[in-house]
Amino acid sequence: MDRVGAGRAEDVPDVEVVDEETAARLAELFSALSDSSRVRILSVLAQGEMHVGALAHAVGISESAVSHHLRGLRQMRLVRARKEGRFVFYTLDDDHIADLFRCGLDHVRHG
Amino acid sequence: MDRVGAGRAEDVPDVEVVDEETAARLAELFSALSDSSRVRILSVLAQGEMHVGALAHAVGISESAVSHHLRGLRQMRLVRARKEGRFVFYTLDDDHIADLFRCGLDHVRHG
DNA sequence: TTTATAAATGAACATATATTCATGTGTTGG
DNA sequence: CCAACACATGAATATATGTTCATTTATAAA
Repeated sequence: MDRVGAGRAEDVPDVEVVDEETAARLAELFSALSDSSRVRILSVLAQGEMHVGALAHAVGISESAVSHHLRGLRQMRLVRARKEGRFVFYTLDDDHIADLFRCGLDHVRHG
Repeated sequence: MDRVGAGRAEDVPDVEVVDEETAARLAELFSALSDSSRVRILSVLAQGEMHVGALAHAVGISESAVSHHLRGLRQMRLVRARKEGRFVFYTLDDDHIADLFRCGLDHVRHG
């Protein structure tokens, strides 16, 4: 956290702000969850691994679109790929992701 | 949740997917947290209420930019405004927001 | 009433992002 | 080997989004 002083007046208190880099990484993380197709992809993967074609069918978008999304999710280490024959199965990279997902879901449903 | 059957083969299992509307609202919620300026604004507000000018100074962007961001955050009911004289103080709308924030922060720091 | 300050708003621009389409790569089965 | 399939990738396009600048409204002070 950065300590940001005002240097102006007492009505502007010093406050802890997450530093730019952390903020950027947090924003990136949330950004990965900021698309309804990706939300749906992750909601499916929260139940277990699934290959790309099946994901496309479950979510209702093209395999190409799914593949593009998975690329981003892979780079953010939110999902992991496992190759089996000509299929590629995807899983949530760790349970923490599902937690974050559920946390948001709670807020949307109640709250 | 919608139940999506394959109608194609046994390698495409039926799976629960969050419905489009819920997915869209979840995506919107995460979208509100998908910008580093907004992340920093919320990280400040997690410590208590603050007026727009002070937020601008703490986060390091213009008051106009802050105001635009707050507009969005208000509409999503993530923050609440309280007018006092010519100042407008903002607060996180409920503690749930801070939880979600912390949840992401954990994932960024460890994970 | 004037002047200055705090914030909100709208327009404009620049950048980011999601989807589609075409194509490429690797794998399986005939 | 060849054809079909599963997936990845790149280019292109359409749309969304963040910031800046100019303007407007509201409040306080002089």
